[in-house]
Amino acid sequence: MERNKNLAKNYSPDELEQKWYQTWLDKGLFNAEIEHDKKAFSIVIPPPNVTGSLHVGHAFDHTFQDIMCRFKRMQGYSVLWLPGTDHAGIATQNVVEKELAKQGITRHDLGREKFVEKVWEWKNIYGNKIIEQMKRLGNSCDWRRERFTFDEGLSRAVRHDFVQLYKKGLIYKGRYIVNWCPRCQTAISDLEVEYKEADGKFYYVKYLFVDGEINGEWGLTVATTRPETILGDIAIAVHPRSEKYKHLIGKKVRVPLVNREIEIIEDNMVDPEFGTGCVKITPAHDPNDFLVGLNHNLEQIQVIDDKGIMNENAGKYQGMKIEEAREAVVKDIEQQGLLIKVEDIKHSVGHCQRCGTVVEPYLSDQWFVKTKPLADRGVQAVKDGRIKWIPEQWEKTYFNWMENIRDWCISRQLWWGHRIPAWTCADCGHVTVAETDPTECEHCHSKNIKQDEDVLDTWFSSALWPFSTMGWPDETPELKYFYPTSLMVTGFDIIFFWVARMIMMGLEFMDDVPFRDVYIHSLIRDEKGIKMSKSRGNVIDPLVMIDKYGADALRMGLAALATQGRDILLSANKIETYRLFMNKLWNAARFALMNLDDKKHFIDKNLLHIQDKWILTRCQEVIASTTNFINEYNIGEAARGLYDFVWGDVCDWYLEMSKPALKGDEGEERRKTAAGVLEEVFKTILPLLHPFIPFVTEELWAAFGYGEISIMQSPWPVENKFLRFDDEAGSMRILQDVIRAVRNLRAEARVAPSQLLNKVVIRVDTPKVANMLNFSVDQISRLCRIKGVDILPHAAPRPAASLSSVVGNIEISLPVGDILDVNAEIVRLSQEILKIEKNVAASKAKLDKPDFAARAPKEVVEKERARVSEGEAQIKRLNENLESLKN
RNA sequence: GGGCGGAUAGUUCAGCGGAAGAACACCUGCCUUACACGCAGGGGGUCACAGGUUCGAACCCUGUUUCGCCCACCA
Repeated sequence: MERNKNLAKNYSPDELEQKWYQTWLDKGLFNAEIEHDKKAFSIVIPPPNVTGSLHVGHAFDHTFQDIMCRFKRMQGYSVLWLPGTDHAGIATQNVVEKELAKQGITRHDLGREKFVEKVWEWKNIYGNKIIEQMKRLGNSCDWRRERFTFDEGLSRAVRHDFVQLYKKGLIYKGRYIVNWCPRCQTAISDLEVEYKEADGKFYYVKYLFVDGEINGEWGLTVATTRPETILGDIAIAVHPRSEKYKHLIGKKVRVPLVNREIEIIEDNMVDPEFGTGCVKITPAHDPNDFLVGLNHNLEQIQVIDDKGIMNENAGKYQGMKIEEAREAVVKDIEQQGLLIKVEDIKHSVGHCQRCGTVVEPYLSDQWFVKTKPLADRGVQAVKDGRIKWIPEQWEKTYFNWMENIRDWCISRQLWWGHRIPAWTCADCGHVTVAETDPTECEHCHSKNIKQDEDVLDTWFSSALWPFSTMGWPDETPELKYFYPTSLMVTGFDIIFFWVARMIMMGLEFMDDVPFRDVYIHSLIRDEKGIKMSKSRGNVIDPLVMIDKYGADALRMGLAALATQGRDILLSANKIETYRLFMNKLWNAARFALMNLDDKKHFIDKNLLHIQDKWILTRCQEVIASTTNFINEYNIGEAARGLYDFVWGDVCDWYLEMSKPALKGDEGEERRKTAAGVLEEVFKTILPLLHPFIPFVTEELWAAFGYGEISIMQSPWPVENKFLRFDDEAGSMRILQDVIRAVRNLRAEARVAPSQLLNKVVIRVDTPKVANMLNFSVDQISRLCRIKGVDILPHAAPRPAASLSSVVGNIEISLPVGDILDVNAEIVRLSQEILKIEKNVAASKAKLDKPDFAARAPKEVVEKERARVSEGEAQIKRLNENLESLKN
């Protein structure tokens, strides 16, 4: 066995991370194989958009998944982590268009085919960049199976899916009001609209009655925020039971400016309390009005075109932008004396998620998915427990959306994406929808057919990701073995966009859920809690972090910060903490290696000292808790627990206490056994840490001489009850308390740390503890810098002129002669006495309450009693201390 | 208008029924042969407010205040 005893003094991640990743790849350790004697564990990665590079939110997401994958792999599962990227239709098209704009070119200059080629070029550059970033992070993905939502296989899946849904009547085409982005020149789905509060104006406009005065009124007043759409008004609606307007139903009014005569109709959609209680109906430019229009069979007059410009139906306003037209219309109405008043209001205005432009309700031919039947099954699957949400609270959000779901507009007037597989016949008008490109109309066999120009919403292909990536629609062995996937890890921002739709499509096409568990993590924000974005310049680039601190430090930091529920506020500072941890671990290992022989060490149980038994016990406890935490997806607790264990227990206590034995001060046999324990400790913590910090653990694993098999392939530690010594572990805690108390006494009494104290007297009342402390006298003197320690029975007299401190039933006394600043100590003691008196009084009051003794559990009452007696003893002792000092 | 989450040390956050924790920051000392990327010790909190349940509440319930997020057709 070769131990590497020449580790560098300081840990540096650079070369070792590169080296090990390449080794893992070369050995094919990430490859997922179908092994029927093993249980399968699978995750499909949420495919990042190929718009740019990964941000730290991805790093977090991926770290989580990688921890789960490495954990399960070590536990003996056959693990598939399937990587890939998303073509991200509108987003990618926009970034490429922006690039072109820098050269003064639009996509129209290039034409569809050339433009799509350009986007592919972009994809090849950035897609690869993203994959490289994932590798730097240490993602243990099976790269042989990398997929792209727009690759050949997935495109076939999309077509198959579309055709099946169409045949089932779940996809339809129709002329509806959709959200239209005048800048992107495409329809977008409801989810892609972001509403923001904005200042607006409420214009009260009078529509005159055609037949003159009615009940003393010459017209009725309608309130609108969008006066330019008056030009497309086709009716006025009032509530059917409105007292105020009932008598007007059926009467006619004249639309201002255009003088069209329109009817006053009744509709339940009108809220009689809002505005003036009546609504102008513009079916072509408002989604509500559109529905009212359908119910009443009204004409749809479009006055605004797809670029947000007034069209030929707008008369003299033709050619104006919406805002210009609004101003002009208001001015003209005012001139005609029909503008009653203008009010300032706040209302929410929809903006395009991708470019921020105000979206217009726009009437056009679009394709839709009828989502209701799909959503019903999706709801059921969660109610049945076939899918578990973690944290559970998201279930509610999911139900709420699914139960109120509206049809999904899936067509986009873009060039980058899956073209809709529908061909319209110029002769008979029939639409042929087919998986393979048809050559003729399936109805009249005319060759005069033309494919729909539109492409599909990018989420349409993402929805199939869990199975399309495994070869669907073919029945592949992968699907059989790895589907449903075990876990989906993603942020709450795409629950509707993606998670819900995967569930719907998975149930529809695979007749099974796409994943068993869905873990929704918090979003990473900057240190001020603001969402990171390029435009704000507050993004933390994972690559920069990795360059600076190493991938392991970044991963450990992200893992440790992971808590359910809250946003994660990240700063470089926080990652630095974990960079220090890497160095600590590194040096602890370096120390261990300096003390290990070049052969496996065995533990002689008869030679174990208290600290050895304690650390071995702690190892078993940490194995259990870490395993449980990861199983519950609580990687934050798992990471923090390991951090504390390694730094606090192993380094601060165990390594310090094992030094004499390792030096050989306690004899050769003791040395060997202490080395054995040390080896056992590292054999435990390195694998436990591996999912979190794969690189450094692999490097150290090799340095310890275990490199024949990768730490990735080493089994996940399991509790060994033969290495548990609960009794001694308890004693060790007492010993720690004693040592801390002595150190504390020294420091409080201003004894210089360099000063070697002559003697400390420890009085104990149980022989067992006395025995234990006697055994550890050398440790105590070494760790507290004292020449000698006397362990005496409690009955022995307290040394004269000494300060003392108490831990449980142990009293520790320090000769007063060594104290430097007597006055300071007197003040401190007086304050402490007051504090303890207060606590004792509180405990006594508690005990005096009759209910407490009667109802509280025995051990709680006992504890309270002990507090009182201990407190009283302490006060007595401190008073003695005071006296000692004053003399 | 509905729904969700947060309010704990100077800061960022754990804890979620039995006497308040960590990391940074701060103060006192230490280069003690793994680590100064470190060690030892310390100060610092009416756990937002008000009620209630309980022998006992940071934790459970009810309000209030406040910050943030999501959903919804406020014409």
